[in-house]
Amino acid sequence: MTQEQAEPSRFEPAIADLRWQQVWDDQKTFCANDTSAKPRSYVLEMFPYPSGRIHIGHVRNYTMGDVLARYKRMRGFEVLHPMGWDAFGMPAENAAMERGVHPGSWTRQNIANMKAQLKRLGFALDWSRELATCEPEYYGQEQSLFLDLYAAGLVYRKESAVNWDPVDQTVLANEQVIDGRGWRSGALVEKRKLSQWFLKITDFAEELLEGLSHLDKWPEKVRTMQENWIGKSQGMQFRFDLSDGESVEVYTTRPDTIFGASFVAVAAEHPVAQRAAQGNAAAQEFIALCKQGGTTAAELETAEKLGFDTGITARHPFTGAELPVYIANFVLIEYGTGAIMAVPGHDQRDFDFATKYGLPILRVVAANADDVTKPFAGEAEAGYGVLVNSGLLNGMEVSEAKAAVIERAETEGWGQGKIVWRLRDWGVSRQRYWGTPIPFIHCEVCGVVPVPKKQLPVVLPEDVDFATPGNPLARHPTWKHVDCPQCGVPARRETDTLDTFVDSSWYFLRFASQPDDRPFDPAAIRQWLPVEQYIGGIEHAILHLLYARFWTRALKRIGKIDIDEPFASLFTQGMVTHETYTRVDPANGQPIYFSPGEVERSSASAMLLADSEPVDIGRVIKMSKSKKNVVDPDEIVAKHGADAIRWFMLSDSPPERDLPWSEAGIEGCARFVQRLWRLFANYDAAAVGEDKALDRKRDQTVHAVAQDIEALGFNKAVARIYELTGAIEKAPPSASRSAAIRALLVIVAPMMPHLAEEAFAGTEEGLVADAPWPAVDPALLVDDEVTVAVQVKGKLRDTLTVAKGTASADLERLALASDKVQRALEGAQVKKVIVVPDRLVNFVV
RNA sequence: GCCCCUGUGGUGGAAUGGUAGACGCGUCCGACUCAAAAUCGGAUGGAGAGAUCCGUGCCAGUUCGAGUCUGGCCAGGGGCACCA
Repeated sequence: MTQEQAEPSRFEPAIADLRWQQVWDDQKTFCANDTSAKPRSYVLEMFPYPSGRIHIGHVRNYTMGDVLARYKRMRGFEVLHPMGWDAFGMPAENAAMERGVHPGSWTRQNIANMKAQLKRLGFALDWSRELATCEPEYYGQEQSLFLDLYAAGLVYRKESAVNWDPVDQTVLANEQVIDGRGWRSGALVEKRKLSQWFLKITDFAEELLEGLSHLDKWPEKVRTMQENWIGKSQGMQFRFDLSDGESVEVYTTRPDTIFGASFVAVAAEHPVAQRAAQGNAAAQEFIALCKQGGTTAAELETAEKLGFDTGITARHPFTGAELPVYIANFVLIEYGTGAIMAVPGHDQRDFDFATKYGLPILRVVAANADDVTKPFAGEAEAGYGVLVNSGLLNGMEVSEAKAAVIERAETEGWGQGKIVWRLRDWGVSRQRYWGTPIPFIHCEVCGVVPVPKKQLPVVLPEDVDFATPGNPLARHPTWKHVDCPQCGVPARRETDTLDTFVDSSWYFLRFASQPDDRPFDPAAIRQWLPVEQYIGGIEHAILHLLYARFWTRALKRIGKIDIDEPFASLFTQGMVTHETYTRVDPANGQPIYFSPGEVERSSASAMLLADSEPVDIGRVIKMSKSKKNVVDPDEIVAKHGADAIRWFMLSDSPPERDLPWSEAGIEGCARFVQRLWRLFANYDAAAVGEDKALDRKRDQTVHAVAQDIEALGFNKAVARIYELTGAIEKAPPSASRSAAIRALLVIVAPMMPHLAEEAFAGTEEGLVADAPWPAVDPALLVDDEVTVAVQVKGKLRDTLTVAKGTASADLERLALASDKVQRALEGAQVKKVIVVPDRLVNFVV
């Protein structure tokens, strides 16, 4: 560099970012072409709820998807990478109640703000397909699909118990009930029976479960969680005849242990219990006690097994023994038949109960057939073995005995094999305003009547009042009053709205195709779906991801689409975390939290800017407003530019793990942006000379970064880019060096698109976003020299640098010649030599 | 209670059963500068003057060779849960 040369320029993100974002917009660079002949790739991140601000977690999520989408474009795919808004939900109504703004205007303002934030980050999104679930163009089509599912028998109404807040006059989700009280009103929540709309997800239990085994590009963890949630259990349902002349059906997964049954237990809500309680004050008291019991994990942990002997007995189907029938607090009315046969020897709960009430504990399964009288070691034995003390079952294996009992029960007509699911049908009714109106009309003459499709969408009224509690739709003076579409008499609209999870169960279809007159065009769905890569948070492992799978299968069953699964590959990214800064409040001993902006952090300590006194540095935890450990993406972008924050999101931590945010880290990223800028300025198209080692490094990096991006191993791709950068900086000018700079610029483009465009524009025509991924020479991917480890007894003693492919015998000879090896051998006799060509030589003595 | 994941320097993390700690951050030393910032060069697991020795949560095992595979513990995180 000569003295006359100008100061090296800085990359100015404040200017360059906006310039290139404008160019991409103007040229519609990232608009997906439905008629393209290229192979398709649909990259999708879970769409956000428009809370008002983009969170740093969103930035991480969308950056990952963006790198993949941009990379796929460079690889010659027609990429669909859309964005929209999961825009219905409670927070909008809360804002309406607290601040008097309309949920619609609040939501739309939030969308505008967040869209601007996303644009500022330079995401390669097809904004022409933007959708918001709160707009009639979207939810009207959802109503249409809901009617189709109704026509197919997959939607029904039934009475169901719900959490009812008597003050706010609304149904609450389970998550909104805290210690038995409404989270807003603080009122004691009541169980109320209401007519609710349900979707028949249980019809799909078997295929939703079976389908998991084909989702080999989904995290094991998510598949397991869904499997547990669906909860298939195989067993037998059978009948006990009772001493009062009635009978009771029980369900068991261990019919093999039937000879070990020493009592029968029913739930407090079970008809047998109700019968026993008639005119029996003690029984009534016990039932009331059972209903009081909480259902939190902690309460269940400590809850004692309690029972009430009804005096009724049940006749054992094999032995004819009369077993006592108890009302028991540990039997659930919702599962199975709400009644069980209790086998204390082989079920821990039954064991605890039998111990407390002095009931027989019988052994019917043992490790081997001789252990007939082996005592129990203070707990039930739930494991497998051989049947004993079980009449005709003696000597059978558990599985064999299960089959034998079921066969006998079916032959004799007192029971049958049965599969029971944990999965319940999906209740979708919400007594809320800000959701999709359920398109039905209640007519006194005709009953429940679907809204005719040509009257869709059923649009939410704008003039609603949030001043008083309850559902504004139900209170609205005119909205619900309509004539019955069938008979014409005055009737009433359904005033419940759909659970917002319905909105997110099919949005990925609407992105692929959004005609005005139908939910989607099946031909377009066929082209784009399934989503090739779906990325989002693990918190949706069950609800959203299960519902979306269900809708896809339901829509297939009614002939709307022809795919089974919506998301071919799923990736769940980790959270962004940050340390916390606290001081103990002397008044009450509670911690006071400070935000990163209020604190000056040095390498070992932190102090509060306000008083220059130290603060405690706490654990690195998920960013949350209450802990004040949040950083605002806008501030970061304003200070360091979009590329720096994108780079940070990709660096260091593997994407599935938590990413600790640090001020030093983002500054390092900003420095690297400038370092690349200076390096790109070195590009000299006229340079001559070959640098074989750098050519190798270049192609190896291009190849490895491609593989890393495809595997979403962004942290590894980042590390390789650092390595190549270092190698180029150290290399003297040559044609190879210029070629390497050019390749580096192109492969970094998906991650730092603004910097890359700015540098690319200085040397070439067109956009780097449209440039193809650099080709590699396969011959350059393999090194011609390798370093071979030399070990003695498995311990490293020396290394050899040899030509790749050096013969084993030569390697052995070279290794043996090493001083270090000779010293380590100390003249001992070599018994064996392990030679792995191009890798190592190991002398075993 | 059951199921799953994770455990590697000061720190985030690399490592098809084959040279543990790539790469980043931080720290230290140096260059440039009147000075600072920026930038550049070097060092950086521990012990030792060195040769070397010890090191991937702990204990065993398999193997010529284990961060990686197997068994058993410990710790942290997550999911499910009186599911019969």
